[in-house]
Amino acid sequence: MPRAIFEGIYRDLKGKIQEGSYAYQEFLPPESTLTEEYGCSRNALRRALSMLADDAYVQPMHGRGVRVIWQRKDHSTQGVLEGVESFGEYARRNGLEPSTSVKSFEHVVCSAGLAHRTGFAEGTELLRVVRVRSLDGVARQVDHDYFLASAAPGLTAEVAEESVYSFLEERLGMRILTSRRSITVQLATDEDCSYLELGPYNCVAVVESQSYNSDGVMFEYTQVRHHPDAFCFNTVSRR
Amino acid sequence: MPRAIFEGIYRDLKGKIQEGSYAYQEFLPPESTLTEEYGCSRNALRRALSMLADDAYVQPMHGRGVRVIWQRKDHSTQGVLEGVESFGEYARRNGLEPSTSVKSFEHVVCSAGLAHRTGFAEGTELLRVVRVRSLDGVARQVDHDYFLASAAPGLTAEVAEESVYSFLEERLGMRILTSRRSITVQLATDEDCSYLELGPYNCVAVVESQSYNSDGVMFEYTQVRHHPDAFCFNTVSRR
DNA sequence: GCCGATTTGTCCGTATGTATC
DNA sequence: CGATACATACGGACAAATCGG
Repeated sequence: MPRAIFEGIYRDLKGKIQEGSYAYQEFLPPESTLTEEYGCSRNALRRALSMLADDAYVQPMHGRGVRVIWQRKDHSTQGVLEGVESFGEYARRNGLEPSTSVKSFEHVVCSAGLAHRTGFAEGTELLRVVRVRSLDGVARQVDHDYFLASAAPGLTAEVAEESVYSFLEERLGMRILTSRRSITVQLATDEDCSYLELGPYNCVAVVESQSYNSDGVMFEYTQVRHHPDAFCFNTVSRR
Repeated sequence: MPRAIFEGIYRDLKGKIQEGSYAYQEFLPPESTLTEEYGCSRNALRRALSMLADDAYVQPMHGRGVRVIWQRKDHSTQGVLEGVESFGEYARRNGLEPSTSVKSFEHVVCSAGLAHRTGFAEGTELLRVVRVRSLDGVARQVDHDYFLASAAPGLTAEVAEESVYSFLEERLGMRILTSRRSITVQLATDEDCSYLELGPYNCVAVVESQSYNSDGVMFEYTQVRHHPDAFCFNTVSRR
């Protein structure tokens, strides 16, 4: 486990905040003290603090100190999307049993309209996959995935039934590093209604995302249509 | 304008990418070249690059180079929420005429239920404001704001009719630095329907946010209920 | 109001590690 | 293997904001 120093400090401080060693609204010890405690350089420590600030765990104040702004029960942490996370990882984190049903699996060539929607270049060979994903047997979302065919050799419907991400990462050694997302609300289509038990809702939450692998190549465009009851997206903004 | 070196480089590079000096999928010059061009240290340059990576403008690749992954017409930039942005800033950026109608303005004391929902401490004095916000005369969203009364002295219904943020920032010298958000989809309430012309939709996009000022004090909890047609939230994830 | 101590913010130069070519 | 390029880490310096006497 080759872990960077700043990452170790980051995790340690994060844990201490979560367990209450540093309480909500309290100030962390000054940088000078922490660098001594961790026996590291100021740069390494400051990088860890900066990551905690990105997570909205702390807020540094010029000339004053670093205040903890994380609080437990920050709304329940269940049923929440975070960062770049696959469906399976999400299920595991919430203690639910995931299952997937592949509804469609085909090769397509990227049309002009599709190019505009997805960001793939026109004429590119793509793999189109439609899947319904359930947790504990209840259908929660419909995935419409487009994979760059050249980047996913050996991807089959059987694989898609399991986890595409673990296939890409473990089999092909690909890493997903960056993902651009947009969230909208749309009227449910007949297809949505046939797959999801929408109950009183006539809308779904739609997350479109473009994902880039470690080569800086966009290899996936996904539109995920979520059941409103099974959708909560958390994020932090700073300026 | 006291601007940090890394920020100047960040803006310069960002502009060059947007105007096409560095094209999509192209590699930036290596760090060594860029530090020479900008006459700065490697640290300053790397910080700028790191910010561009956070914006999904570039993707650094170990041992290879830094590739541009931003592309123009990354879906239209209209009608899009970004970062910590007020309604007025958003309207101006999209060339629309904002207007606001205050529906309610009252002092309340934070109850146990409200404390759990908002994250304010029970018993805190709050200012509750309900506003309907329109663009070019069309109602787009209903805001339910709770402000920490002690942090917003002099806030009146008349001020709320204009911009609360510019009041807080310009009058009180407060800065909003960090904001935690969650996005969900909920059934429209009778109130939603009475304010927004929802048409075929029976749902709204709900953005809840907790905002912290420069003192690290949570001074605002907001629940904004958006018309589905007027809602698009963009974000970037990395891991 | 001033001054000095404390604390965070920015910046630099350098060294070493590691992945890619 | 060597050259290139990004990643991590250290130590030192000065600036800027805050606070207390």
